[in-house]
Amino acid sequence: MTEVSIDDVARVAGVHRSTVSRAFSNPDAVRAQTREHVLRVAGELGYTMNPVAQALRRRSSTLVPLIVPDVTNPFYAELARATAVAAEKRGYRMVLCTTENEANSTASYVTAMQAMYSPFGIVAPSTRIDLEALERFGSTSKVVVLDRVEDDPSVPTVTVDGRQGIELAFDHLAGLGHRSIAYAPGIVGTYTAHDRHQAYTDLAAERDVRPSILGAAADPDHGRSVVDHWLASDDRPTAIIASNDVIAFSIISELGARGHRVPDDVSVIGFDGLELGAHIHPRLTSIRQPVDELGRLAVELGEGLLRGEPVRHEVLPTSLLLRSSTTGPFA
Amino acid sequence: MTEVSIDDVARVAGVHRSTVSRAFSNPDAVRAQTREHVLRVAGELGYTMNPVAQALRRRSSTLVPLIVPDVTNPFYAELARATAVAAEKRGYRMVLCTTENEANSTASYVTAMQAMYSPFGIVAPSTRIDLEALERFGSTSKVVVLDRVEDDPSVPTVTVDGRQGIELAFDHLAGLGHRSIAYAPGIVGTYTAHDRHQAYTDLAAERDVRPSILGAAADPDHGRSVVDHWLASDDRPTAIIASNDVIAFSIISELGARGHRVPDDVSVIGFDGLELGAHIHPRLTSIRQPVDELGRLAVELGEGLLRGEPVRHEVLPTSLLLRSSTTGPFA
DNA sequence: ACCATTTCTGCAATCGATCTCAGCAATCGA
DNA sequence: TCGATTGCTGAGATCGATTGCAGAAATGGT
Repeated sequence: MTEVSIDDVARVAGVHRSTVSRAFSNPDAVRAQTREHVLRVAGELGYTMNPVAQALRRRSSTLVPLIVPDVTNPFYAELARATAVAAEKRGYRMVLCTTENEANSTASYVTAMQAMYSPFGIVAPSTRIDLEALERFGSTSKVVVLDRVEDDPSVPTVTVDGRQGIELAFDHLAGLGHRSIAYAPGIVGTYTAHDRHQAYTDLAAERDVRPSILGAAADPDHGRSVVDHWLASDDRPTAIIASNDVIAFSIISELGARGHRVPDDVSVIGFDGLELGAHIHPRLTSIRQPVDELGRLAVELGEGLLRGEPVRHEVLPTSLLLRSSTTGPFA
Repeated sequence: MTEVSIDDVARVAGVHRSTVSRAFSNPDAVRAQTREHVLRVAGELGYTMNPVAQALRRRSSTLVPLIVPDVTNPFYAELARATAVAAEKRGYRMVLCTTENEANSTASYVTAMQAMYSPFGIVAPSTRIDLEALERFGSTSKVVVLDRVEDDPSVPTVTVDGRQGIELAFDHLAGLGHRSIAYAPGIVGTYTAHDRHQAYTDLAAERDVRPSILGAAADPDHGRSVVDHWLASDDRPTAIIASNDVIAFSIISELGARGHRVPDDVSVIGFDGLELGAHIHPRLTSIRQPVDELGRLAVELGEGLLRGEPVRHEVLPTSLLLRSSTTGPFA
């Protein structure tokens, strides 16, 4: 791996380095015969372009940051995987950045990304603060956001249709005969979370279901507080919609610890559709988010941004992932 | 965010760019007064060094790749988090690379990492093949491996003491009164996996426990095949040691689906100590790997490599994470 | 075969830093 | 006060590519 540079190739091939450069990054600009010769020599020398030098000169690298709150959350892990493959497929390399809920780390990542000449970045914000930080860079830096963005329609977004997802959950549970359906909100802050919550409230009203919000969002041990509320309900809901799968896991765990069985005593449906949900007991029924699509579209919109295409706002549909954590209320 | 370069700062500060450079990266080499002046001007202009140019010139960047099989596996996710914070703390930025079980992607990541002037890389191999690939680069590239490496003592490694971990599990279960303890191996290939398996076999012999290996490692749906084997055992083991937490999840799920309760009918203990284990039912008792330490040491050894310090091979101890998936055999 | 186009290729500046070398100023001892 | 030593700073080459410009080669039409 003695590093061979463009000049080495040029020397051996008997051409100028600019010709070598063109042979690689602008093939049509060089005569077929010359190009092949150069490429063959390069191959023999084991030459590959130096991405750092390239980035410096072009003022554009192939490093695409994905900024998420926490990889340890399986949803973001799946998102990261999806984004990584989508990025790789289009010639980018994903750099994973986790904000760990630190106040301004999103902002600092965005500056860092400009410093490393990222063509664009992808942000899955955890709070509205993150979005505000983006505002300050928004105009100058190319970012696609995985959440709604209210104030600035010029930043492309891709989101999942929370309304439709919650409706799917409602329909599924109603179809099983449930008339008392509760909702366990997750961490608040993002529009996405807000949308789901709102959808629940709206739907409850429409379907004439008494709305019941379980758990204090601030509590780190979510399951416990949700189950506390559930037990305290004078008329216990027969089904719970969790705002995400991890919370659903936690609720099920807590219910089990207190001797209540899922789905016999209460049905639980998650939101995410994690692979992991198939490996717990009971296997978690969930509203599946199209994670692969999310990742793919995120990098696609990023590229669109580069090419100056019109900004898009994609909204993806969810689907019902039927497993075993739901059943009829009196089964 | 109009990008301000070192020359801009130099001009405004009335010094040469080499002085500005030194003010930042070799502060002692410039007179205190000059340095402060330069730094202040830089601050006013909002100047930060361009990492790309820096990497090109120094032939060394701050991008440290972490190569793992799959972020979607929560263990690797936790490892990634730990590594990311350790890296950040020492001025590096972690680039997450997932091999997705593709044959030679580890090798290609290693070449990519050299191309981007990574000071060193961290590899958590999924198979022995990965290690072979490393051999070919081993001598030329700086890599720390999170597994044992048999052939080449010159590559630093940090591993967890599988022997001691399995012993902890054994002791715990034996202490509860179990005399029939099975083992559910995970994906084979790494030395780490092999060590754990071997430890189980050795320990079974030492403790006079009839060894029982559950499940076909090749089966993607692990839990099912483990439980199949368990049910088919003429004298069903009263406890199962899973070689990692995800497999434990899967086993518990499958047991539940077939009407067997954990820990009442059978105790299950995992290996990893994932945070997630606290959010399933029953809460998973597990052998905790010191993930933060793993990450921290990995970057520490990487730095050692840079400074030409003697190669180290760290072996970390595990600890018992007591939750609720184990109990006495006749409880 | 000749001139006008169209293709190719080479030259050299440039991206934003680093670092060796040399020069100059300040300090010090005698 | 002078020569030597030390401390700072500037000059300029360099890392490995890209790209506008200009000149050379190839092509085409007649």
